[in-house]
Amino acid sequence: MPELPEVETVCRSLAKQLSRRTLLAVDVRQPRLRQWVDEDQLRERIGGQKIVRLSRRAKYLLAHCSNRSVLILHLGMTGQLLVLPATVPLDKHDHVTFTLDNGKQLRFRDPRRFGCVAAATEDELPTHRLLARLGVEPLAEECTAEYLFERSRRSKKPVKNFLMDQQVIVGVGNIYASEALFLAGVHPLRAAGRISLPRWRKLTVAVKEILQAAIQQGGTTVSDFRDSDGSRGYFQVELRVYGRAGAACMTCAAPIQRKVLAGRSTFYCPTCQT
DNA sequence: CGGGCGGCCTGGAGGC
DNA sequence: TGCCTCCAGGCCGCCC
Repeated sequence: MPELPEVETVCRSLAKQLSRRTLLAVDVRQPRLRQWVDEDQLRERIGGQKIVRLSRRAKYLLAHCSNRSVLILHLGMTGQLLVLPATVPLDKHDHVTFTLDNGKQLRFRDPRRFGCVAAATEDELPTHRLLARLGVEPLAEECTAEYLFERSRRSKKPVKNFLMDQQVIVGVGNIYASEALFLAGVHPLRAAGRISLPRWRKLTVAVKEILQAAIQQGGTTVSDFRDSDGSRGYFQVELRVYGRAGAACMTCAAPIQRKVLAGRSTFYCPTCQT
């Protein structure tokens, strides 16, 4: 559920709360996340370190520390990063806690445990197993229609799955893939390799626009997204097709269709999208 | 090797 | 009310 706009929203609010804070203590209460949380390594690398900067790469949040170590965080499906007074009782899904030097705690809360928490050094980042194979950032200049056109030429997979392939383009998840395809008028089942350059131009613009708009509004609240202060996003009012199976298309009034693609619900208008 | 799919995991919804 | 099943989906690994 947290796609690029949600992660970007969390990143911006965490930047305000964590910049120049020191991580006094690390406590792993449940190491069994998507990948085993190595408590010793976390303590060794980031324990006692000051956070100097936060950044985002794909759906990963990166907290850069003064000793050139980096805390890597991923929200998975249901992950939340909360900054709370240390006196607030722990939730049963608070799996990792970081005690700050201002009486607060950064808490990684994740009921479904699809997220991950790891540590690396700045030098390791480009080749780190979690980050090495990621594709282009959709909002970067290098993400062009020409790039997607070239990358897709031999692909027979549905364009919706292609858009969600993190090795091609990052940050586009199930919700925004459906939304971008609707905006561009492209049918989700169309083979990626059979989309012309002009249509890739439309689609590239649509992807960038939908992500920008969602960031501007603080992320969507479909499912259980929360900002670091616990607030919800407000993007849900803007969703044109996602979750609207059977409802009237906002453009042509035809009923929105739902189809499962690669195990994921996909929503589209059968007449507006070709 | 591209691509599809199951498994991970829990909570909430809906059926009976 | 309570039990059951289904669904949500990012990512990895397995398999064809």
